[in-house]
Amino acid sequence: MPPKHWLMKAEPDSRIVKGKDVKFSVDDFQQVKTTAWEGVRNAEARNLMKEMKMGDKVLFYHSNCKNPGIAAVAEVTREAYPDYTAWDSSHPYYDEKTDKENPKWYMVDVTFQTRLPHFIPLSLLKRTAGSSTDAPEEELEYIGTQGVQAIKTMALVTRGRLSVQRVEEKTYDVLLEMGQRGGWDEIDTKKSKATKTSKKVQVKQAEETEGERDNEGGSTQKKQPKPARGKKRKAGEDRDSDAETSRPLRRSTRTSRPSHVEGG
DNA sequence: GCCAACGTTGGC
DNA sequence: GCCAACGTTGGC
Repeated sequence: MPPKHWLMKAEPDSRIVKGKDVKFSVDDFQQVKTTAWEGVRNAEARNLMKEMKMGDKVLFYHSNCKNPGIAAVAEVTREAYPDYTAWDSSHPYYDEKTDKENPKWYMVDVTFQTRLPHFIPLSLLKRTAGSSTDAPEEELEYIGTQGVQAIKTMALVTRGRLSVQRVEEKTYDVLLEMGQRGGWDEIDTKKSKATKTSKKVQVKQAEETEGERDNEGGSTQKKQPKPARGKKRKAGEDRDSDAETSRPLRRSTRTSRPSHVEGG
């Protein structure tokens, strides 16, 4: 079966939970390469992780930050297994109601693949999804009406709080193309539109600066990995039993879920 | 199993 | 920092 597609959220900005920073930005991810997506404490998000298979594609999203959006592409490299952080009382995502004999929370390992040359801001997706027609804005002409329709169905815009979401293949393809081609002026996704210079110039400018701005999500630092809430994150220190994967501290839970909930 | 109170997510 | 949306808890 063909790979499925997903979107997973991490927090690129520092946030201390139980004394540990749960930050995990795209820079952190790129550095550690593979991370266990721990800390998801929402049943629906967990159930989705249990459906993930090796090789499935993952869009890495920056949440709870100044410029939320899609920053990179990753791949599932280990299928669901118990999230040990749930029973580690010192961990930010400890869940006293769980135990090893009967794991409640699961995680997958995800491996960084590539950054999107053009960070895709949530503001752009929302603006596109909010359009009353299916005609893309000029800068996004290349996605066509189908592209607009695909974006309109995204869980990211229809139900913001889910930290792990399924992404339709068509939507995934559209997002990858956007990440590849860009064409929008970042500035105008957040503020009013900048004067537009010829489109070519704009594109060019975007390309020139985008490298730096893409990180805006907040990842300016590059050292420790921590995930955002709800996302994943973790820190590699805690354990090395698994040695092959370094883990940042990821996850948080916010997006994922409160610490002990399960819903879903 | 309903639902009100409460807590969290996460954009702005 | 605010607060809307929405998920969870827990009484009944």
